[in-house]
Amino acid sequence: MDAQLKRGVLDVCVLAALKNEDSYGYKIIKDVRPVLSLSESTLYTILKRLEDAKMISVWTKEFEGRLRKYYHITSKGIRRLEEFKEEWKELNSIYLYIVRGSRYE
Amino acid sequence: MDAQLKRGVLDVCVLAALKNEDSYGYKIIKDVRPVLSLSESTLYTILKRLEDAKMISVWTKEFEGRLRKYYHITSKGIRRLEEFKEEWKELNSIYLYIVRGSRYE
DNA sequence: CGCTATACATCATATCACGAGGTATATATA
DNA sequence: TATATATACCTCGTGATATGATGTATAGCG
Repeated sequence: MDAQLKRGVLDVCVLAALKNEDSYGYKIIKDVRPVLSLSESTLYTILKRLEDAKMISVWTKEFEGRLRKYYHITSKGIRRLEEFKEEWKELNSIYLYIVRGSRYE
Repeated sequence: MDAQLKRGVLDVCVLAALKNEDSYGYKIIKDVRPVLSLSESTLYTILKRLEDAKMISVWTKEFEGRLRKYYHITSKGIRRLEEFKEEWKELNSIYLYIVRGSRYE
């Protein structure tokens, strides 16, 4: 898939992966990958960005001797998902413009 | 509209604007703007990029004393538009993932 | 002991949208 | 006449960002 096209949906995909339950980096990657490929470095960059934007919050838990960082979607994150649905409508009209050509076909 | 989401469609929108007839910078902006806002600097950057990628070709014509650069979509550009239609299908399944949440809702 | 999976993180690089700024001409307006 | 606006092109610096490469550390398996 085109790299540029991915940019707009990557963040939202990660938020979507947290919609139903808290999760951690390694698991998020596995969940999202069947839908959209992403590398580890990308995922952790996104998680950092979403945390800075307060769309997710973090809590740490020890699991089998290792620390695991669990991510939780905040109300702001939920709002972002709602926003995306609106943007999708816009995207659809752009798509129509693209397939139809600039004017009458 | 989200800046990242735009990235994937901007190039394709410009190609779409050239689908039916050759056009020039100033006119392309006016044609595309009702669908998707873009600045002049962005447009000329895109035109340069598409030209480098041989998706469009350029010819110059004098018009009312001034030079105008007309852009023509190449077969490679047409192919890019077709490709985009395929990518759109992928995008749709990503959208479904996002609105449904990671698993059963 | 070596390998793989799990789990996290950082850095350098390349790509890119955009605002700010620049050049120049034609036409409308004050 | 002066000035503003529309047309038409272009460049540069900046900030955002996806990704590969790389590093650290533990658990479990053969």
